[in-house]
Formats: sequence, structure tokens, C-alpha cells
Amino acid sequence: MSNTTQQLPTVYNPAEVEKKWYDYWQDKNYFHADVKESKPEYCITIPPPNVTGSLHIGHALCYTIQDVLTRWKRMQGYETLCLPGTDHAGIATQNKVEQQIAEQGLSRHDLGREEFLKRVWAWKEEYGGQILHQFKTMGFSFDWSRERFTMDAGYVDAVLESFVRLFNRGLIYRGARVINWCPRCHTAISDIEVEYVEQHSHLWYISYPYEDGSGYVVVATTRPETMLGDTAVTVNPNDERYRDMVGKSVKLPLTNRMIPVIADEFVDMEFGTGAVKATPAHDPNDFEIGLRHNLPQVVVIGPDGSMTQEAGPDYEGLDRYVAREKVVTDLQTQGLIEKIEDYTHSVGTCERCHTTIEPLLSEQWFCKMRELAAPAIDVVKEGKIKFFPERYAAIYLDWMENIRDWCISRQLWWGHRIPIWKCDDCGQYTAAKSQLDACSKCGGCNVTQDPDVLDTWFSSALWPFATLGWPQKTAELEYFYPTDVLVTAREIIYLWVARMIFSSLEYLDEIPFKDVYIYATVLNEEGKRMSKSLGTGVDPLVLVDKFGADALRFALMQQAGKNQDIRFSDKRVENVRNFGNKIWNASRFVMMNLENFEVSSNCTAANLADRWILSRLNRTIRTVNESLAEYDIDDASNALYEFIWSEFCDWYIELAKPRLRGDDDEQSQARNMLYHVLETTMRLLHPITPFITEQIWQAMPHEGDSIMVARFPEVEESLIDDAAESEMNVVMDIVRAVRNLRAELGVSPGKPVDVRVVAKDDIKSLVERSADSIKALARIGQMSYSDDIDDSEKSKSLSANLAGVDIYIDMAGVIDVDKELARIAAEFDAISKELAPHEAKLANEQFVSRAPAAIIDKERRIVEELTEKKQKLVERKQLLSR
RNA sequence: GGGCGAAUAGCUCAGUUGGGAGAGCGCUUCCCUUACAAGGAAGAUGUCGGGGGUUCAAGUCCCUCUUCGCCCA
Repeated sequence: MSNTTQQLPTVYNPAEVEKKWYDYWQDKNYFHADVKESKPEYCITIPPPNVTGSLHIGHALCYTIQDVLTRWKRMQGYETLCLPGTDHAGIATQNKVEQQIAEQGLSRHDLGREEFLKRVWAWKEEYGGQILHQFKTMGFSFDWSRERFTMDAGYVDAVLESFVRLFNRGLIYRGARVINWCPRCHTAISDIEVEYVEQHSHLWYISYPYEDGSGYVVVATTRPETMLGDTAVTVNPNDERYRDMVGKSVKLPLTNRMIPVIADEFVDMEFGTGAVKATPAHDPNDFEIGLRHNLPQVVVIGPDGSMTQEAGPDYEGLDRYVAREKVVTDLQTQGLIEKIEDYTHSVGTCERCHTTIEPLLSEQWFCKMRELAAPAIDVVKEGKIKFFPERYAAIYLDWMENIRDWCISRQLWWGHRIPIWKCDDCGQYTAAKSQLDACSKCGGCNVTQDPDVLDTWFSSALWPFATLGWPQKTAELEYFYPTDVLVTAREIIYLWVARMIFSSLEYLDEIPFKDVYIYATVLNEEGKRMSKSLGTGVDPLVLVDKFGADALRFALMQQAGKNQDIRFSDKRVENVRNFGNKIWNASRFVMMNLENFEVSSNCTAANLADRWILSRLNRTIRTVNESLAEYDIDDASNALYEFIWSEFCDWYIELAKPRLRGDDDEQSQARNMLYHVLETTMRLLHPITPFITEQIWQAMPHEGDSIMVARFPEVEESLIDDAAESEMNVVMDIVRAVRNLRAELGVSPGKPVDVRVVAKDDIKSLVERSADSIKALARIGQMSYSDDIDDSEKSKSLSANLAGVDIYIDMAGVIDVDKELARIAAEFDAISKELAPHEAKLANEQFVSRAPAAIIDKERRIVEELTEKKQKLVERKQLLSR
């Protein structure tokens, strides 16, 4: 050990060391995992972030969890692979590049498909995957040599392979259904890409006259312009108000069409008048109703958001919102608006461009889901895949059991082009992995490939196995698959977790991962969702600059439990930065005392403090391992925080100080213990705060090249020592009591006080054995013992009364009697208050007869203890009052 | 509308099978004691959201209400 440790700065500076160690780990190739049949494996394929993305706090949380697990398992001796990559993010990426070329006044149509895609690739090469570099700042130990992208060659092959298999199984079909259409992006988008926004609008009540002239039925709607596409009025069959109307026809205002009144259970009798209009081409629910009742589907709003020819000559070509105004005005003119109410409801908007989504009847490719879903339901029901927290399994199952067919086509250019060719001669579709020149059905040459691309989720559903080489039968797939855990956000359960599961079962007949851990949503200090558009986001990299990656990681992990959402604030990270500094200084202290230190392999306790700290250390090791296994990373983090700060630093180091000034044996023992406990603690902490632990570990005597490949601590049960812990608690109580008295007396901290200890039997022996410790920690000059002391002496002293032991500080008669009496009175009240419920329990016959003996004993002990304290206070009061 | 979660110290949150209410931040007092002032020591602070119920015993289990949040429709 060099002397230089003494010159180490008293403040830990993360910026100086973090990059250095990350480079070191990469140089040593520690992140890389290979097929090693002799070793157990552990594998995570990280949920690929969007290639357009940059790191936000939710990512920081999600991927830190994965890195903690990865580092933990690696240290436990598993061949550990954490495989990174990005997702091509069809619509998001395409939008980025469209915005870019729009600055030059160009649209993608001006460039043409081929040229546009070149631009997108160029953009991807230059700006894409920025987030992966940011991951390095966070210290993530991902195997960069295996980085994947959902559009790299091998991955494309996996996508084509899976598509062709599904198509040939008859699970992919073309159909017309109501999908989420973005009139600005001109594409279908998935449910998750729809953001619901509260809007203040109106509820329009429109009268539809009965054909037979017998009056009107009034329907309420939030979208009057769609009435032009109505093909029925729907009521609930149980609704008595309308029972007689079902089967009648009404005249659809502003058109010449007659539409029927039908009955369908779906209708909510409470909404509006209980009668609603059905527009099968512009509402997903009405679409379903339409199918059940064979209603025509009239498309009145086109893909660009303006009214179609079907809307009639008065409206054709008008924007849907202009048409809304006109429809209302025209209806009012005819006296057909019964009333208009204010109404607030959620409106779907495109998450990319915030245009209001148009539910639109559209020809798309769909994937049949029932058959695929069935085995995916079973594996969760049978517990082959477990959710953490468990409750999310129900959410998954509920969605799976009510699954709808999946719209997989997108009217975009950036993505995996759908490998289907349509034959212009026979009209048949053929799916093929490579360019098709002739129709597989009729042999004709007039085949054209479908212009659309696949939903991005179609490809990312293959992530856990496509990244490991599927459809090739690779050694990686054989060895690392199924992966161990998927860590993801709850809104992804349907779109991703579910699809990964059924895809894996379909193509590999195997689950993709054993566990699914759903992490918390990160909120800001006000409890609002962090969002870039709301400006409520926190940039993790700013926090890393300010406090270090370790601090951010630990702060997130402290809150990464199974319950609540996380309210995040800088203050927490700052606090952890201080914790890091504490560790740093504790380490400096230990290292200052390790000159010429030889590591000895065995470390045995020589006294109570040693037994205690080893016991506490091993309890911490147990907690950390057990908690990580259950994804209770908050528990692991807090156990470490508590152990390091409140036990090792506050007590053990202080207890070691006098021993370090003692004889050679004592010194050697203390140094050995300090070294051992600190070194073990660093290994235990490493998965959460990799940088500082490496920095300290490297500065200590150590075996091996890096803490990240050192062995993770395992609990030694034999070192867990209840007796030592309870004895140590007595010692700590005595020290606290003396300090308390000193504080009350206003004795300056440096000045020793003389103390008389009155205790009997085992406590007395304990105090005698631990005298050096107690004297050092409480700054006691002379400490004397006796079985009792006489009243005159008592009256000259200040005292503290603990269980089995009393402490007196001789005041040489200069006690402020009034002050002391007041203190006694206050303590008496406090103890009485504490005692009352326990006495009440024991006075209760029911309790004594029914409660377990151990509990009754415990209550008796409490009462005895408190009563004794009370009694002593009474005596003391009498003494002082004389 | 359906489902889920939350309500504990001024603030942010822990509280495992029911058995003496905890931490961090903030606050008060004292202290630069040779690891650390990003620190140390000593303190103060709670009708565990309201109301019922089960039990010898409820922050913890059950019912109900209120208020927030999320997911789905």
C-alpha cells in the first residue's frame, strides 16, 4: 500500500474516474459473453430503444435495472450476456427525415422511395443510436460487439422468415377494418401511438325523423360531421324507452338515405339519450356493431381528413372540422338540433404530430390473433413466465383473452417492406422472402410488391431471439435462450411483451424470457408524468454531470421497488452523491491504515465489535442477494445504505480507531477487519454503483484485474450472531445515553467526562468487556463500576437509566436542580405514555388467555423495563426534591 | 364505464406472514473531535385519509366512503 492515499482529496470526484473505468472494462472485454457450455448462463436482450431516441429518466431507470442484474449475475459466475440494440421506429424516424428535407422544401414524394430511404439510412448513420452512447455514460455493461438493429441484414431475414411462415399458415389476411389513421402522416398507426388528450367540446343532440312521420329519435354525438356516414341508429335492447322503435326506419338528415333503428347490447343507456348513431366506417365500436347487423359502411372522411364524395355535394372536399360546422348549421336551419351541451372527453391524437386521429375504414393487412394467443395465455397461467409485480399478469391475460386481430401494415416507406406480391393476372397474393418474379399461383409475370411496410412492433416482437441469430440455429440461441428477464414499462405489456411471447412460442416453441419485470413510471417532483412535450422532463445526463452516474443509478435503484411510481428529484441524487462521498472517505480512512498490509485469507472476530460487524455484514449480504433475486432492488439498495453509513461508518470505524492505536495484535486485527469488511462491501455494492466501487477496490490490495469480475459475496450464515447484535445494542445505548447527558450539560465534545456505571451481572460484565469502546465513543475519562451507589452521590449526579444499567455523571454538586427536575418530569410523562398501552394489554384477561406465550412474555418484559425506568425517575425526583 | 394502484412526520417515501410507528430531506441546538462540514453529536415532529367490521391485538385483514394517479374502453 502506498502512502499516496493520504493525499487523496477529501471529496470524491466521479467525473475523474467514470470514463477511465468504462474504457478499462471495455479494453478488458468484460462485457462480452460467449457460449461457454461449462458455465451457467444469464441473458437479457434489452428492449431496444428507438433509434431516434435520446436518454430520458425512464430509460435511465429501465436500463440501470438491467445493468444491476447483469453485473450481479456476472459476479456470481454466470456467463452473462446483456445484448443492446435499437429499433428502427418506422414512423418516428420517417418523420425526422421528412422534417429535415422539408427545410429544403422537399417532400418524400419529391425524392421518390429509393432516394428517400437513402436519406433515412444516412440520417440513421449520422444521428441514430445516440442513446446507446449515452448508455455508456451510465456505465451499462452491455455486449457492444453483439449490438443489433431491427433493420440489419440478419434481422431483416428473421422478419421475412416469420412473416412468410405466418402467411403460409393462413394467419395473415387482407381486410377492411376501422384502424387509427393519421391524416397528416397518412398512415395507420398502432394503439400505443395514439395519445389521448382531454378536449373541451360539445355533445350535439340531433333529431332523426321517423320515416313514418311518428316523430323523432334524438341521438347524441361528439362528432356531428360523421352523421353523413351513419347507417343505423342503435339502442340497447333492454331500453324500454326505445323498445317499440327497434325495426323502424329513420330518415338521415342532410341526405336522402333511410336507416334502420337496431338494438345492440353495446349501447350504453346512460349516454346521451340512450340512442346513438352508428357510423361503421368511422368508429371502431360502430364497425363491430355494423358487422353484427350487416350494416353498410359509408366512408365520408378520406385519408387526408377531408369529406369524400359519399358525404354529398354540399360537403365534399371540406375539411372534417369545417364540415362539422356546416353540418351543425345546416341541421340547425332545419330545426334538427335539439340541444348542444358542453362536454369534455378524450380525443385520440397522433403521438408524433398531434393531429387528431381519424378512425377510418381502411384496407390493411391483419394478423389473426386467437390461435397465436392461446399458448401465450397458457404459459403465463402455468407460471412458466412470471410477472413482477405479480398483478400485471392479470392485465396481460385480460388483454390476451380479449385480443383483436392485429393491423400490421403501415403506409410508410421506412421499415420492413411487406413481402407480399400481388398477381395482376389472377389476383392472388404470394409471400416470399426474396424478390418474386412470377406468380406462384398462375405463373404470370405481372406481379407487384405491396407498397406498405410492417408495423415496427412486428419486428421488435422477434427481438429476444432474432438478436441471437434466429432463424439460423446458432450456438448463441441454443445456449442463451430463453432469456432470463424482460424489463419494461407497463404500457408496453400489450404491444411488446405479449407479442414477444406469442412470437417466440409460434416460431421456436419456447418462451422468450422467464420473468417480466414492470418498472415504475418516473414522475417529477409535482407528481406529473415526465414528458418532453410538457417540458417536465429531467435530463439524466445533466444529473450525471452534476453528481456522477453512480449517484443517479443508486438514487433510481433506491426507489425501484414494486409499488409506487417514482417521484424523482435532484435532491435525492444529491443525497446519494453525499453517500458516495461518505464511502470515499471511509475508504480513505481504511487505506490510510493499510500501510504494509498483507491480506490474510481468514478474517475472524476478536471481540464484540468484530462479531457484530460481521453479523451485520452477512445479514446485508443475505438481504442484497435475496432482494435482487426478487427484483426488490430498492430493498437491496437501502440495506447497503444503512449498513455502510449507519453501521460501518458511524460505529465500526469509530470502534476501530482506538484499536489502531493499540498494540501490534490489536492493530493487525483491526486493519484486517476493516479491510475485509470494506472490500466485501465494495463487491456487494458494485452492481449498483460500479464506478466508485472499482475506483476504491483498485486502490486497495486486491486479487484480480477488476471488481466487476470479482466474486459476488455470499452469506456465511455461521457469522450471523444474534447475541453479538443484542450485546452491541446495549453498548450503543450506553454510548448514546452518555452523549445525550453531555449534550444536555453542554459539555464540549472534546472534553472527557467521568462516568459511574451501575449494573449487575451480565450487563456489568458486558460493560467491563466493552469499556474501551464505550469510553472512546462517548469520550469518557474515568469509568467506574459498582452494584449501587448511595443517595448522596446520586443527588450530586446526572443520570440516565437504561434497561439493566444506570449511568451517572458526577456534577460535583453543581446541578441545576430545577432544570433536572423538569427533564425528569418530561421523561416520566413520555415513559408513562409509552407504558400505558402495554399495561392495558396485560390487564386484559382476553389477551393473557389468548395471545401466544411469546407475545405475552414480550409484553411483560416491556412493562418491566418501562416500569423500572419510571421507578428510577420517581426515586431521583424525590432525591433532588429534598 | 371497467380494472389496477396510492393515501403514514412539513416534503418524498419504507413498513415482509396482524403483536413496542421508521428512513432521507427539511427544522432546532452544539461541534471544523487527525476519514468525511457533501461531515459529526444530540433533539422536536405522527387521531398511519374518514367510517364501520373481524381479532385478545389492525398502519397491516374485510366492507364502505372520499381524494388523487395509471391502464383499458
